[in-house]
Amino acid sequence: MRPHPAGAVTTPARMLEMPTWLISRAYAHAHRLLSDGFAAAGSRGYHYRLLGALEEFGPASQAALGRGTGIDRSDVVASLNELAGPGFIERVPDPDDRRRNIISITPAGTRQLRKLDKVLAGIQEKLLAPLPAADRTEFVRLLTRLLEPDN
Amino acid sequence: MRPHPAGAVTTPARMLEMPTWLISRAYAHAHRLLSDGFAAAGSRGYHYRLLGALEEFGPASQAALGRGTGIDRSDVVASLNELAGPGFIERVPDPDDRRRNIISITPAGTRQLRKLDKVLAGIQEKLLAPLPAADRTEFVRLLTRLLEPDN
DNA sequence: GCCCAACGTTGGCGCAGCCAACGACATTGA
DNA sequence: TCAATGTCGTTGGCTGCGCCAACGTTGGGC
Repeated sequence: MRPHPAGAVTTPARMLEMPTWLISRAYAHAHRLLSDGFAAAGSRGYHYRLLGALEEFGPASQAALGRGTGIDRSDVVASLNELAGPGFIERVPDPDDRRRNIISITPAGTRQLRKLDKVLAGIQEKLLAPLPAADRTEFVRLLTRLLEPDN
Repeated sequence: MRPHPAGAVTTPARMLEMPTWLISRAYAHAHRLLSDGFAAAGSRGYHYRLLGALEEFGPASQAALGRGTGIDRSDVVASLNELAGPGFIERVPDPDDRRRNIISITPAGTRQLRKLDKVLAGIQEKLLAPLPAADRTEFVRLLTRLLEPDN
């Protein structure tokens, strides 16, 4: 193979130390692990967030779920539809407020959540593998601090 | 306003300390800053990556650019089209290999790149604001290390 | 009773990442 | 030499995640 026109092209040096770049690479890496793992379990990120919120806080309206998980109302609708298909959640109209649905997690949903929890735990491990144990806590601390202002 | 069905819903606790979650939040935060800043300058992430690679490595084929920047060949095509519109890059067929185009950055492209560089510098500042100076280097170090295995 | 706000839902957009397929061309190996 | 293999640019399509606008329905404040 002949050399490329002007030699090899690699990641531009101007980016290699930029936090935004590093974060976006780290995200890409994590997201790949995540979506592979979730896909293998037949779910995706939104599903996990919603099931997690439902288990932790009990039945809630779609709007409350959206606010709590940071998922847009319209995306909550779609995701809950997907979760309702396999019977992971139940949608019941709120008799006290006919605008609302009350969403609850089903036993099957809880089982799915457990499954996803396991997948996720494995992924944290894989992701942090390059960091010695001491650095991992520090890493989490720094990230948490970075995000503190916007809660 | 009446209370929600089962009290307030917030981010599920199971996520709050998961690296994958923190990284995805950090990315969301950074991405918002980035795409706002880039949009104000009439560009987006792919444009910056491509212009940066072109300036650093000189003229290159589209395939080489794609490999170097991690952008898919098909997306390189579209992005270069967008960059060619305002005249930020030039596309010339390679006389030595008629499969290839040779892409070069134009003076206007270099000016645009400078503009984006400035935007970006400001964003790093904004992003790292919550971290004391000492922590910033550590943060970059940890992220770099985390990504080392996959280069 | 009016007006405004919240609710669920539909439909649409953007960015980033990826994959499959195509015709054109180049390189390799029998 | 010529067929196979592989690369290049390009088209078109898909997913995840994050948004926004609009609509009809319903509830609460005045």
